[in-house]
Amino acid sequence: MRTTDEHRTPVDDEEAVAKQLRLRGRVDLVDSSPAPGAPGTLVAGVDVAYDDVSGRLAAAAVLLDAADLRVVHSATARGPVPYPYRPGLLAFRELPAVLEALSRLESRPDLVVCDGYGLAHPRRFGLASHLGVVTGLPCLGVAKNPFGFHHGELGAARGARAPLLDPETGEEVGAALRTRSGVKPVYVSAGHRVSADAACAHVLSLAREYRQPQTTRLADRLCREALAAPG
DNA sequence: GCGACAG
DNA sequence: ATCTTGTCGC
Repeated sequence: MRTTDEHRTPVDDEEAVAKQLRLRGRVDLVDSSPAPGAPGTLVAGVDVAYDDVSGRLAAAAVLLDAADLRVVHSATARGPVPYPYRPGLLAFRELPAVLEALSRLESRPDLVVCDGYGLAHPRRFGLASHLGVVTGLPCLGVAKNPFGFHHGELGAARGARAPLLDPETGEEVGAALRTRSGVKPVYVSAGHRVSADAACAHVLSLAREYRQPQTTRLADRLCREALAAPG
């Protein structure tokens, strides 16, 4: 059926790329995300851990109050690794379990923070964009490496940023953002319903004492625990 | 052919 | 992603 087809894991890279090209038309780049740090706003962090030996993975979704960064609720999901790792196709590997974990949360988040890219992607449709389109939720991406993208020097102070550029086209796809003074920046990009500026503001609000947003740190810890847990 | 491109 | 202690420095 049509719906089953939409959510089926692609059989090969060609089909995966075609699916990205089809879905990317649904990305909303107009910001409708909540005000960063607003009390009562629920921000979800999602992450996935892998066990290459068993071929299984675990996803975690952690729900935080945006004002105090305290955990409101969390959920996990486990399953077989559905797709091999290919640069540019990460979403097909992580999305099924992430969606399952998100669906197990007691409340629908107002914003989702992903590990990886959104607009900063070869086809401008990274994990954060894909998750946003599928769920309809405001979504942004935070990555630890710039990979193929380039950026100029940025100041050493927390909050400093520089445009992240596609070296092929010169297109601005996100920002290198310093979340801790003197520490390597993180690489932020818009996913869905979140602008680049808002994405940076959200990340700064979520990363107050560590380089990574608290959403990412907690989700990372939880999915590792879920992967290691028996059963 | 080589380098390399989230996790 | 993951294998992984101690060590340097604020």
